[in-house]
Amino acid sequence: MPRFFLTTAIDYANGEPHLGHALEKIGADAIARYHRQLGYDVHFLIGMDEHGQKVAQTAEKEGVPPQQFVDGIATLFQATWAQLGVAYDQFIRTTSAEHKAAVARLIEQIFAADASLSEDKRNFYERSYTGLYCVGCESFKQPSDIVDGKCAVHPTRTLEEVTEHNWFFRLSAYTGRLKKLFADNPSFLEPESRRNEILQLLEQGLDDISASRSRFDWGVPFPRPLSNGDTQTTYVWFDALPNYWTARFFPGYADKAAWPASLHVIGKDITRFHTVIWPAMLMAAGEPLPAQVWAHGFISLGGERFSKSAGVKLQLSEAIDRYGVDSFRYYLLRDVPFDGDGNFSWERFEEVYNSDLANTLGNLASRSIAMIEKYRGGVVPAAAPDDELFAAHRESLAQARAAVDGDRRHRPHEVIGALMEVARRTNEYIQRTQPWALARDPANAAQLDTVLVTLAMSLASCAAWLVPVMPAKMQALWEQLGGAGDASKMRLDQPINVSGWKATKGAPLFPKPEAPPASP
RNA sequence: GGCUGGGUAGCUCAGCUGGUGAGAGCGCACGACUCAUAAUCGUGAGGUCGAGGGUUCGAUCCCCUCCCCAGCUACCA
Repeated sequence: MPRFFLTTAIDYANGEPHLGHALEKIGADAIARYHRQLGYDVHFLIGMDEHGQKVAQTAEKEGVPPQQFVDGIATLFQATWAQLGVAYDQFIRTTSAEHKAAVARLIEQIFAADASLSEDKRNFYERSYTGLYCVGCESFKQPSDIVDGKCAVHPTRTLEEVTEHNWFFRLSAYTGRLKKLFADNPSFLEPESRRNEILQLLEQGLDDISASRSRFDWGVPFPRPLSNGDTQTTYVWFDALPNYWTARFFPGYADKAAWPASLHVIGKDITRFHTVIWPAMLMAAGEPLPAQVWAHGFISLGGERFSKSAGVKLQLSEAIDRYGVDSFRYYLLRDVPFDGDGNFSWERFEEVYNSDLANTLGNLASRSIAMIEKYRGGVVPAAAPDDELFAAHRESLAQARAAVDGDRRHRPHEVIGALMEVARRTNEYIQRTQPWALARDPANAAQLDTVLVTLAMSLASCAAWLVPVMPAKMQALWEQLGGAGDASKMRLDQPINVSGWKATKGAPLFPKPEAPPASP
């Protein structure tokens, strides 16, 4: 069984989970579920990035020790993932003892490789960095952040020239190897638009990056002291990024999280870290690279860019309560292309819910099962389905398959699009064959059998193919059709035989609300 | 400023290396049907394919200029 080890970015433990976090995790969750149903041995890793100066500061503001603070945030995130049906296999936290030990191990591995290199080639070296430091921000400022010689955020303060002595990582030495990586393996970074940006960056050449910091201590102690004897704190690159690699050092995960990963799902804002710094680190350590990095887009809210400064205007719980978790998952996955950006609005949510879920799919299930009950006592006839319709269905399902692990892979929105085609085509088929008319004359029994089995099979396909998107709702559909066991256990690359199933019409899958909820 | 990708029906978008009448879904209007969650099915509306030039027998798709939008332009993560 082929392995599929996918990861998401670990979320920074500096605030509550919001819509942006949800989009990434739900998308990755769907990708994981689709691969499980195509026979992959899936390991799905997510987690939290819990170190760093900001976390320490926020904890201090709240008046609690940093560990206690991040424990609370982690609980909050995990509760959210449970609520959203994000079925991860492993949840990693960078404050775990196992992670911290493994980070030190990775760094030592690079030092070990350095031992055989001449001094000017070594990956890690000490260097003094001089920059303009804003006391107000407690951080160094880049030229782009400086207005009239002052920090843009604290224009009344004077920037201080501060020198810091750190461990540095010789990222610049990897420019050529990274260019070769992108040239030899174009699918290493997708979608293509993101790859272009990184290629441009590589053309400019890379600067070395700092690997340790002296100004905060909430993190992993850098395993080797500086020549002056000081021990510094491992900087974010070498603490957060390695989580994908350190996951296998947790008890019970040695095989499941075996390196390398198949896919890193990340947001487009951190593409550079995952496709330049991270591969270079792995090269330095002599480790294999992940097979692929996928940089998804962002979701805006009411046309505005989602950001902390604008405030979390949408409570995830509110979005879930309106139409249920499954509908929320469907809306996000269907309306935000995973290779681009999207926008959240209640108007749009309602449109999609009514049109796709209630009218097209929900009503198709409702009318089909009602007819199977009415005309055949609920038993799906043992007949062959309509050839022509299924030839068309097979084309749609081939497109869906391609959007999972073919040339359109990692695009759940295209899987959904293909399945809605199946549902629409089936509604059209009902209109064309008019089973209610066939039922009036017993001479048409065979023809009616064909129609009814065709409907049941079409719906079974919808259930099996959409259960990764809507786990509970599609299981309910599966059960109404009379399917045994879990729809999520069905292989997507194998036909479903529905003959003899006992269908029972239950409550509407996607009821329309009495009155449309008011829009903000 | 530089680089990249875009600007196609009210909305969201398809349109491969240029060629019969420019498409889909949603929304809208009208019609049909009754199995169904007043759902479904059919038909239609006729959009200067961002603006202006150019190449060509012929361009939404090629070239030039301009306008507008988004992203990237590295140590907050």
